[in-house]
Amino acid sequence: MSTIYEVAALAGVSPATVSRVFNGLSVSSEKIRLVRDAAEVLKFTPNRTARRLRNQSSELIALLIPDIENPFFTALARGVEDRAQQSGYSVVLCNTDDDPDKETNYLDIAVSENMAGIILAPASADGDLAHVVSRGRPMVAVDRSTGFDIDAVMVDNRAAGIAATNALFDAGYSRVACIAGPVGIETTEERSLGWRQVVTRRGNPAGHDDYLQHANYRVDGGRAAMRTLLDLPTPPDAVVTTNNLMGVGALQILSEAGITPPEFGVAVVGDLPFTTLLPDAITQVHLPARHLGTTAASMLMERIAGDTQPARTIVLRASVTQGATPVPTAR
Amino acid sequence: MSTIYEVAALAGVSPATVSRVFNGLSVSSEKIRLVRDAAEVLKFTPNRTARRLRNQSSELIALLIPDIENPFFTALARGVEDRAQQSGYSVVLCNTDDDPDKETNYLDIAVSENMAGIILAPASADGDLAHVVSRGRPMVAVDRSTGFDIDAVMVDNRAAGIAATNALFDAGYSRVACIAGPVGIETTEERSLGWRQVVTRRGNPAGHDDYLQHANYRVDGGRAAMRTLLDLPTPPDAVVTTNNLMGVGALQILSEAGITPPEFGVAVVGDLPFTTLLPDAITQVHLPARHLGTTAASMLMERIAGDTQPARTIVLRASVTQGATPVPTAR
DNA sequence: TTGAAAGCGCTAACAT
DNA sequence: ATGTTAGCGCTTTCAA
Repeated sequence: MSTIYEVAALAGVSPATVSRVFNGLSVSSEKIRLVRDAAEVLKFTPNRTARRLRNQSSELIALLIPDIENPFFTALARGVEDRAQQSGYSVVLCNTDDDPDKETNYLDIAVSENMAGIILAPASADGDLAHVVSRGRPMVAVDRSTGFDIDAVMVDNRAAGIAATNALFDAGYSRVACIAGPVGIETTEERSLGWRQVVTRRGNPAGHDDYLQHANYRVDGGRAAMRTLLDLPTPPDAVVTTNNLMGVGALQILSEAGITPPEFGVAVVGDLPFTTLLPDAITQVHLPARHLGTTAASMLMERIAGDTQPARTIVLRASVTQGATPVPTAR
Repeated sequence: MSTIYEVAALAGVSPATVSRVFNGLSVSSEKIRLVRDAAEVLKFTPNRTARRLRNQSSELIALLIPDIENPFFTALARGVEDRAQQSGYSVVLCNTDDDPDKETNYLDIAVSENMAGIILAPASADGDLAHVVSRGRPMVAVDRSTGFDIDAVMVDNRAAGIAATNALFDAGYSRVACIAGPVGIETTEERSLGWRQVVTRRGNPAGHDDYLQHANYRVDGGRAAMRTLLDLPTPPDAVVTTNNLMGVGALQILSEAGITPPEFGVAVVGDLPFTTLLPDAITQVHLPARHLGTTAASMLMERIAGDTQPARTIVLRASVTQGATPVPTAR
């Protein structure tokens, strides 16, 4: 672990010159060679920690996501990475596990590590961002919004919920349930609000509040909720799930019960990951996960570059709705 | 962005005392209160960069994985995280994208950022680890081995390939192909070697070198390879894929061709992620992804704690083979 | 163009 | 128990 001093000594120049060489400042080509050779011999790599302490910033951006095992977030991460690398920034990923404490911990780290910026997919609405914001670190929220006045990029969740639900009614289903995520999570609330809006207008039978199920955001949550729905006195004949993983869970339960769409209607907000056998009756409302990432990264890059315009929110449409949803046959 | 000096001034103590308070060293409760209050007022958080420059180390460990979109690696990451958090370490994830250059870049970062340790799922066999190793940073390899004398934790890939192939023959298939990953990647080589070993013994028809297909490690690779296999003059009646994602691709192509296992035998080394409709005829050789992660993290923690025993390699068995593979019916 | 020197914020001797 | 101070490795004025 050699330092610029050792390189300087070996090259017969001053530490400042070594620093200049490594930062591309003007140095006589004579000494450049000397320094490079010496650095080569000593296997010198500049110590980023020291550089950072000096510069108060690094070429690292932190990306905090709530669930690293959810393909939606990994796709988003890829987007962030692609964009960041273009600008010479490296991305470190932190998994907050939907836990506000872990989130706060990683935010602290990102700030006190002097990272160049932060992209945050917030675990909860009430994370402690004041801290970060007050320090003036560039930050952009993605997927879910925060109570703070910062840049954000999101999808039109309401519209996504509406599209999913409409697709089901259009296909001829009449008792459309909804498997939503945990209460209080914005994305889920909005999507299920979309569902409710359509259902109110197009008419589920009255008195079926139990058609709205809350579950955890993962596969097992979807499974539990779907089981509950099937056990209802008057089960629904179709379901909207407000994210991809719960969609997987719901489909698993249906499959285990010997029910295959379009016998039962299924629409999922999000993309079903790694599908092998997929009834083409399933509706998917594709979310632009990767695009969310690139957009957020672009915004962050602008801020890092010094852009000081007021905070913006960009809303991406969950535009692409796919899924040949034929009129149910076997009912 | 306040410093210990400001806190010290406000609290009427010395910077050293502030430092001591924040590091839990003995300080009179009187001054502890003073310092805490001052820190509160100033919203002081210790600057990790400075601390690190001073300590030459941090409580951060870097995990480098080749494909963040592959559930195998995200499961592994979860394992690492769980174990690391237990010891008070935070994990930052870096996606090398199977690109040696990116890998080297992130390794450089990890080292020059003075991270406490590194867990590396190597992109290629010939990454430039000399650098890291020579600096004496604790490092453990996971999933694939390196040419270097460092700790490693892996699965018994040969055995996994053998188990998958045997399962297919046992079920009554007789022309068993193999979709392997890129040439030169250890895990894939080993697994396909396992396949070859069984096939040689239990007897594919002679002259079918084309039953071994190399593909990229992802879904589209599996798709392409499966298509090629089906187009062969004498197509196989079963296939082993050497990872999870290629398995997904193969199943997609079969499904699109209207072929459903067990009409055609499929065994995948790895776990099919997020399956919705899964013919129970499929054999899966489950890889202990998460366990790989926890084990690697444990080893790393030991090294960080100062353990200096010679490098160890731990081999985990891909023990659990699942999959009721009935004798094919419709042939 | 080059060097000397200060200082980024913190911790750990050392001294009191 | 507490304060003083040197220094981690780097960059960047300021002079020369």
